[in-house]
Order: sequence, then structure tokens, then C-alpha cells
Amino acid sequence: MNRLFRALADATRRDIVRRTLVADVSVSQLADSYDMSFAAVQKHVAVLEDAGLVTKEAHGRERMVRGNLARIRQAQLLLDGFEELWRSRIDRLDILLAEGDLASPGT
Amino acid sequence: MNRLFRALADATRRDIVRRTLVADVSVSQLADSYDMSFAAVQKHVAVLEDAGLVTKEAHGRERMVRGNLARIRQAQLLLDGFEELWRSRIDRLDILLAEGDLASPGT
DNA sequence: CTCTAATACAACCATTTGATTGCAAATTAG
DNA sequence: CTAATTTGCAATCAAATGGTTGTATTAGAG
Repeated sequence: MNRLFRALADATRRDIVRRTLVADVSVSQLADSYDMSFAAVQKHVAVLEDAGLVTKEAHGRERMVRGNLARIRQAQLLLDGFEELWRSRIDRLDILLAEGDLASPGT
Repeated sequence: MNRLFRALADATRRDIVRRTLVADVSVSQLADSYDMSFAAVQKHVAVLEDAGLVTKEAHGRERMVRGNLARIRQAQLLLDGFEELWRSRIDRLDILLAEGDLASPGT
């Protein structure tokens, strides 16, 4: 999870994910789009690959990069878990309020 | 977004978010839970606060930390956007297939 | 075969991160 | 008032990050 979220914490990498989710793109095609060296883009792709967010497939001398939605879903699941926890806080407040309602009439 | 995802890319910080989504917790209560110095935990909370994932509220000499679900939702929205993009890839394939269907019968 | 394009990888550098310790300030407890 | 808690903040340090350039390898074009 650390690597997953860290990989998403960079605008260039998020853009690469966006593009490779829509269509396969070669590393050099990606490199042409950003104002940095080929090697820098190559490293970003490597970070994404290490995080499982993209895969690479050799096609001749090119490596086609493909976004991996399954991995994105894992991040979504974690955030969904946060949302559920938050709801449990509301539930606790409801319980407290309910207890208050029970106590008040008695006084 | 960079700060948001970077803040989530650390297990200790994700745990702090979990705990503070369920109930308000003071910085020192948090510090007691982790095997690191008070200052280190304080810094993690500061990173989360900077990312908008938690807020702090003074209560006497304690600062109660509270998780901010709204900010988590922003991360969810971004990931949801990825998912929609991915679906658009499928749509394009469908279009290609449909075009193929139109062409094939004519040949 | 030769040249070029695409990629991989290493070395290097500046900046950021994640942790530490130490000290000061504010608030509560006794 | 005095002492203990809680927090904030600065200085410091090792490791990771994000970028660079240079070199080597591999595959397609002519």
C-alpha cells in the first residue's frame, strides 16, 4: 500500500496512469509528452510498475505500457474502509444519543 | 493531490487516519501507540494536517485530532475518474469491433 | 551490414522525508 | 506557587526521491 499510494503522489505518474488506462502507450511516446528526459520518464514508469499500477509488454523494440485497474481498485477498497470506519463513528454518536434519550426522561 | 496521496503512503499515517475517523484522539494518545518518539508522531500528524486529512482542535493543553472524510472523498473521486477512463477504453474497443462488424459482411 | 530508434542501467547530485534529541511555552495538577 | 504534561519547533542526520548525463544493448529501417 505504501508503494501504491506513493506512486500516485506524483502528477506525471498519475497522468501516465490515465493515459495507459485508455490505451497502450510506449515508453518513448510517454517520454515525448513530458518536459523531462527519457530516463526520468522511464523511472516514473518503473515506479508505477513496481507499485503494480502498470505492466509492460514487449512489442518489438518498444515496451507498451498498460494501466492496471485491479491495483487501483485496491486503493479504492482501502479508502472505502475509511469511509466505513467513519460511519461507525456516527453509529457511536447515535448510541450515545440514544442512551441520553433513555436517561433524560428518568430524571 | 500530491500531498494527499503522499500523506496516505505511510502505514503509521494511515493508522492515525483510521483512529481519528472513529474518534477524536490527542496527539499524545497517538504517540503512545507507536514505537517512535513523540516528535515523530507529531510530524506525521502535521503531514496529515497539511494534506487536509485531519484537523486539530485545542482542548486545554491537548490537541484533539479528527479525521476529515471530505478529503478522503477527493482521493476516491480521482480513483473513480481512473475507473471511468478505463471504461472508455472498453468503449473504444466496442467501437472498433462494431466497425469490424460493419465491414466484414460487405466483403 | 550499417545506421537509427527504443530501451535499460549506472553514476551522480540536489532536495525531501522520516526519524532523532534538545529546548521553550502553555496548561493542568497538587 | 511548583511540578508534571502536552505540545511546538529547531537542529541534525541517514535514506529515499526525482532529476540529470553517459554508456550499452537490442530491434527495425535502408
